[in-house]
Amino acid sequence: MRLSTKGQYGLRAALDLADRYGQGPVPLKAIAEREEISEHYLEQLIAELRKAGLVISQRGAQGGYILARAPDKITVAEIVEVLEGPIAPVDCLAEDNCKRSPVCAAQAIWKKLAAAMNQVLGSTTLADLIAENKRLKS
Amino acid sequence: MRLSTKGQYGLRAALDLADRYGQGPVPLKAIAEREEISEHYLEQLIAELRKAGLVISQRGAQGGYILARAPDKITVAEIVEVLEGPIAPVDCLAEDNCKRSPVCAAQAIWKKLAAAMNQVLGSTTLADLIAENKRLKS
DNA sequence: TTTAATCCCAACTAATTTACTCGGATTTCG
DNA sequence: CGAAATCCGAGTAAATTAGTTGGGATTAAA
Repeated sequence: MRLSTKGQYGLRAALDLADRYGQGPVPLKAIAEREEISEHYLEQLIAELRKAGLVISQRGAQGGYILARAPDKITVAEIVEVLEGPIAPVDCLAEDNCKRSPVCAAQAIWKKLAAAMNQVLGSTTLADLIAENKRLKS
Repeated sequence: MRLSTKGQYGLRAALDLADRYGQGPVPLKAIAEREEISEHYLEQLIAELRKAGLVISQRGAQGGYILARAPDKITVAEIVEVLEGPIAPVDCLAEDNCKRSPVCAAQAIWKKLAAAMNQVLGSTTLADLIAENKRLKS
């Protein structure tokens, strides 16, 4: 019941960008160093975020990455879903083709769990986390 | 962000036992057939539940498995934790040794998520799910 | 007391996923 | 032009998943 490092690293990278939103493009190398993540690996993850329209890239010298929207307009759920797929504890909810569904007493709890997870992740923005972190450190 | 089949199968087996609580031992073969799960694989899972004290076994002919407590005294969280480990979306919460912890803005959301997941799974018993399923089918 | 039903246990394995690495091509600023 | 960046596809070692295989031990019932 764990997120893979893709989701974890991806969120940290997004938060790194959120922290620097409005200050021009942030090069991958800088993110990788601050977050202590393999640069090449992070490149693949951020590419997925770019393809999903959550970050924008600027190629060439002085280039880097920028969040596609303001940090208060991007939820954690969006980041996680791009990198980990739908936020659902079991496949049979996402797939919706489980033939045991009508007799499966377990299904109800997975639905409840999925709803709770989506509520938490969908109602928290990158800006929320940056603000909370700043508050804690002060 | 998915449970493995261990957690899913394990919960289904536990629910199968819950449905027959008070009717004597239920043989593994019967559970495996009803739930369409490999008998030998399920055997390994239920062995973990037994070692954790959640089910009791009766060996020999006419033997089988019985829930160690009444279905309304066993939560889904207990079953899942035995088979999948602590209910936490990232390791750094369970391990409590992440050196980035003081600067990690991501940590807050994982804590919130873990709390929500534990709340949902910890407040639902096997009896709750059996009852809800019966209600839906009627 | 035999026999059949059951659980118990350990080892093995194929497929998939994870978490990367490697090597280069392309773009853009100064 | 040259350095700083992103872009892209392929390769890979280790771990995990989801089982399978094969036998041994226990017990109720005939």
